[in-house]
Amino acid sequence: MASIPRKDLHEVGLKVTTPRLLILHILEESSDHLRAEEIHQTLSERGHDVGLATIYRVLTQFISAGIVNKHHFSEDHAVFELDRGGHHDHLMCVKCGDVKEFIDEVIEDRQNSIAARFHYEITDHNLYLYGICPNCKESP
Amino acid sequence: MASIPRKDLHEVGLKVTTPRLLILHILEESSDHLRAEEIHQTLSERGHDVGLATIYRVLTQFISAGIVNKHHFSEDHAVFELDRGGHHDHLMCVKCGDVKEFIDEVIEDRQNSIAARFHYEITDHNLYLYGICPNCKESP
DNA sequence: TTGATTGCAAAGAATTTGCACTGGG
DNA sequence: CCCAGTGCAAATTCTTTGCAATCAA
Repeated sequence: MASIPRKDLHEVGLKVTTPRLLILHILEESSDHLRAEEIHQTLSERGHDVGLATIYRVLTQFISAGIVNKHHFSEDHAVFELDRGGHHDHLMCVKCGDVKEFIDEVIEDRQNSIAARFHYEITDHNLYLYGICPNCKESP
Repeated sequence: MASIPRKDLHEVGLKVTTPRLLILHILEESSDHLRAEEIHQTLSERGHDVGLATIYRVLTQFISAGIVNKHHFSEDHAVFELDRGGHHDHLMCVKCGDVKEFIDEVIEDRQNSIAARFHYEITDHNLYLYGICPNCKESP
């Protein structure tokens, strides 16, 4: 489980620019799933005025390059996370927004056999579990 | 596998109005997952001009009443289906949009044990499998 | 140099909301 | 009769695009 060395921008075929480095850095230092707007705001607070449109464009490029993943936990906005190598699914608290990541081989296997049963070739999948975390159970 | 008797609007505490009956009827006769816009268009074609806003409002009420479910297969729009009783997950073709429904007890169980491991109380979950259906594999 | 990249503002698309009118019970 | 329900158009929210200016290689 060594931490995956950060692929740098050259490697993935992207010209190294300030906005790209800044956005990549924010993703690297955060363990959270960030919204485009949050990245924009964090950069602003640090005095880096990167246009929101650029953030969306760069994130899209990062996804194409395979270094970032996009999720839709909530239905009204997407969140982004650095792809640190391991696939995982998500369990999140509907009250406080806390997110846990997990991977379950049994589930992965079943998914494949279901796809096989329908003669589908799986390209991707999303498993989102929504619930109430232990903290929120106590303080409603 | 008897078809679940349609809950009528009275039962769920909604006043019986023409738009509601029309929308419910479209959902009942379709085995597909429909977009608000599709329902709107189908009604128009049949000479029933129900406002799109009304369709959204009514669908939201149906969801609250528990007779309709909403999904986000694609990231840019929601789809709706009548709740015919049985929970199920979805497998869909990224090329032609075909959707298969399935239920897997093993996966359901694993989900619960994962939630338990994190001391979460599950409220909901979504499992979407994306792939290429047998038809689309042949004709690319 | 020079095409790729940005910023800004305007455009889009799905969904929601404000408000006067209408219809079900 | 009377308020919930509806239609329409305007408003919202997230995201994308057009275009001139700017920057990395």
